[in-house]
Amino acid sequence: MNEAVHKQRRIIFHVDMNSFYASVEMAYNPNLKGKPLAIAGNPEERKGIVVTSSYEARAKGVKTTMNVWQAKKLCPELMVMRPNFPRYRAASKAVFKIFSEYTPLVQPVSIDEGYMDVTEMAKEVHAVDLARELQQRVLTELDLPCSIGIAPNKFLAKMASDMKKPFGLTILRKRELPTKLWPLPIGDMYGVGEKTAAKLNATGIYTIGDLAKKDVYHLKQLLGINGERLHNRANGIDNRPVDPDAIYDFKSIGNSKTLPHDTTDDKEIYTLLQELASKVEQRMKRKRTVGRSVQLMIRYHDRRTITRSKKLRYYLHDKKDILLEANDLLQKHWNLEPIRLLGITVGDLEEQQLLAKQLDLFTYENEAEKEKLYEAIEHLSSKYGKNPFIRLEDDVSEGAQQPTTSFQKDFLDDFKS
DNA sequence: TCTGGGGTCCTAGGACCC
DNA sequence: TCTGGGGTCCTAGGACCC
Repeated sequence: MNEAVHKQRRIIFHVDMNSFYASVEMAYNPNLKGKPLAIAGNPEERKGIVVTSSYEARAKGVKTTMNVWQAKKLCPELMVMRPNFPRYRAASKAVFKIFSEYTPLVQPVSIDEGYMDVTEMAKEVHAVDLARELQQRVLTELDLPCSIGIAPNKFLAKMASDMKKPFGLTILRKRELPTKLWPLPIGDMYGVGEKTAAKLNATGIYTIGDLAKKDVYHLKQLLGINGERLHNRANGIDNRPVDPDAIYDFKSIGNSKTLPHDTTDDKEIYTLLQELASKVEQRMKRKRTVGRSVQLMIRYHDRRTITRSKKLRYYLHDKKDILLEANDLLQKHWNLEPIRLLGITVGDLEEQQLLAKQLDLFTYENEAEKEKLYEAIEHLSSKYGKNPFIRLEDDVSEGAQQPTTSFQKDFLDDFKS
């Protein structure tokens, strides 16, 4: 009667690279192995916080988000390196390439972790043997350690991979929940942060088991829809599929930067804004995407943070436009107090590919014509309340040479005239 | 002389429409 | 002559994760 009843049990892996950035540095320079190492930003620029540290450093109490000077106090022999993101991205790519040799059902969730659905494969090979093989290959081929959690769903696999580190392999079966999962403090549960933990503690919930046994009604009252979700997860229920395409569905692209010192200087602020707009443009170009909303984030000297956004009538990707809209938000909303950080995020993204097809209809020969085109777009946007760059479902057919909708015909006529 | 930077999802109120 | 109930969009902010 119920599809879920007949659905076969899944076997999900969660792979977690152990202290990834530090491990990558050690793979590049084996002299670093066995030493307390921290990857951190530049303290001169007020970004001196630990992003990752090696297990040797952790043993001395060094933790992520700790200040470099705090970390050094705990561990004077600590070696500190700046992050090298291109290096980490390359290593990450290599890791996921190995996984994808086994199944296409690989979902990277961040640079250093991902899920695999190995249900099909596990009919031929024992899942544990497979996990060991993956672990061993990543170690011998890339010199990187990882932990793997094996479970019937994503949540349990994630919790399992956390249970043994580094180089751990943990199986978490449904029937083992009472002994392996439920005794853990509620704050250790994925999806429960500081605030939620405090709320739950206040109602007498201290362990994941306490949460699992609490009635859903009260949890919903306390945490909204999240209460129900957490209750399900604590009871081992999580139907989210492993989605290899999830990584391609960007919702937003943003860049932010903390200034070397708080400032009220217009010039300095505008320079940073330009820098951010340019970075956002670059990243949007690489992803071949355009966006329809712009958000400005201002963090003041006392760390109070505001975000202000606007939905646009047109799609943008150009540095010029991003800067224009962000600056507009800044002028409207900055209260003139000293600024610590600025951020620009472009949201409501669409693939440029589909939009480009229509842009091809409206080619221009020179800058003057381009200006005219943009004017026409602006004009028509207000006239029709929608944007010519918008994806028109009936126009994605191959080789559409002519405008196919009345809207596009109008647009073209207006432009020519 | 604390607390970076990249994201996602959810909530809540007001506007507006039917 | 006073006002239901549902839905969507927009904006701002909060919580969480790596």
